[in-house]
Amino acid sequence: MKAEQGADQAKAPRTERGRKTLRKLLDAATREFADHGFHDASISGITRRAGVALGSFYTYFDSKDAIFRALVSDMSEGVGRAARQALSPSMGALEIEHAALHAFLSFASENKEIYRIIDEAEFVDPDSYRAHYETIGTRIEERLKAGDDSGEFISGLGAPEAWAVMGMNVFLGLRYAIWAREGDPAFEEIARRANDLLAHGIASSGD
Amino acid sequence: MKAEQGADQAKAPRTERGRKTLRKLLDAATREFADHGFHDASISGITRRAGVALGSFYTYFDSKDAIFRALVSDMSEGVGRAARQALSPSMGALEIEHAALHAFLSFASENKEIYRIIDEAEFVDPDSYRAHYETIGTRIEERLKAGDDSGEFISGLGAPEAWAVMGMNVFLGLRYAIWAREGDPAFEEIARRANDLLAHGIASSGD
DNA sequence: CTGAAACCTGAACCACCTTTCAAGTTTGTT
DNA sequence: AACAAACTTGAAAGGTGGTTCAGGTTTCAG
Repeated sequence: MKAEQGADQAKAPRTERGRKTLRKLLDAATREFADHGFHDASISGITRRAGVALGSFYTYFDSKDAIFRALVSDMSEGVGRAARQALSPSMGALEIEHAALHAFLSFASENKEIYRIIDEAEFVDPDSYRAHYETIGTRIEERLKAGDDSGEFISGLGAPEAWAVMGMNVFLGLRYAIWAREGDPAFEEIARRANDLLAHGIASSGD
Repeated sequence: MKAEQGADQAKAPRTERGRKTLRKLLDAATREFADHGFHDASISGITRRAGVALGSFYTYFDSKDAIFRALVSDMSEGVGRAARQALSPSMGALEIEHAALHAFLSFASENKEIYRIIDEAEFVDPDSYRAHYETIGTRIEERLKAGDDSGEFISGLGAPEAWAVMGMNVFLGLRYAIWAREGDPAFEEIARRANDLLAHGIASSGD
């Protein structure tokens, strides 16, 4: 449903030419929103980048909000898809968390504009923003429960632990993927250290 | 420096009347930005709430951006102050992390508008936003190092662990303070569970 | 008391941007 | 080939809201 709203929108193209124009608009909007943010982005900026007339925009979208929502839906799904591909059922529960974070760091690093847009959804389209994190949180919670069932994790894990893990991942992504600096540890090391923290905590053993 | 920029701004008042008007504008702006977000907030909305004429705004601030920046500086400091007050040097290293998270949850819960404004700084005033989290991250890193020195934490902790802890805290705040729901666990329980995770991790002991 | 600086006022200016629309062009079907 | 539907075009309508400004009022030091 979200996917269809996102891609098909209210005004689906019916010819090949129309599909191409729609795609050009979506690509151009991604760049325009990434460069200027929602409010400083302009529809004329989008159509200029797309190489189409201003009026054509309204053939495919009802408003600036509508195309932004369409982008957020698309991207939120893209993140989920990337995560799923990095995981395999044969992995151990801890290994899955390691792979998920590593995949997230790589994805964020290569799609920085996606993160700016999803973050701005907090203000432009709060429902989508919340849905995005609720969905990811639920998925992590399911993984924690599975690790509990298999005996790899302690029991009693739930939503608070899932949100803690999600927060860890998001902030490591913000700092080491989006705000990456010279001399930062490699993603491999970041993921390993976060995984160690998740597995054994930081209290010294003789505690 | 930040404090003076934030409070004194470019155009400091020189009379008692002026100081009162400035304060009315800052308070009104907090409410206006919290209710509408930066872009849908209007200067006339701010002056209407403050009960002063539109033109008076420009006696104290050069632009809409300027008053927003002033607010972000003020609030970022407010968060730091609240955190500092909750901590005492006599606490153990783990206990400090517990108290910090608990204080953060309470503060966020009682100052939701502050969090909306600081989050929106990511787009309106990226430098302040980044400075806000870099500062907090550094403070957490110092606490982790202190726990290492005292033998309460394992050694080798650094910035990645600090950002992981910060992310945990921020997302638990988002979910359980800002987006609080009927039936959620109390802050006390959230803080305890996060502290357990931080201390011992989630791998089952026979791992 | 007095004058200069500080402060206040709100109408008007102005730049910008979303959205509409009527007229023209292309596409695909019969 | 012929026609209707789909699509494109860009000028202009219509709003909005940040910012300016000239003139009036209040404050306070001397």
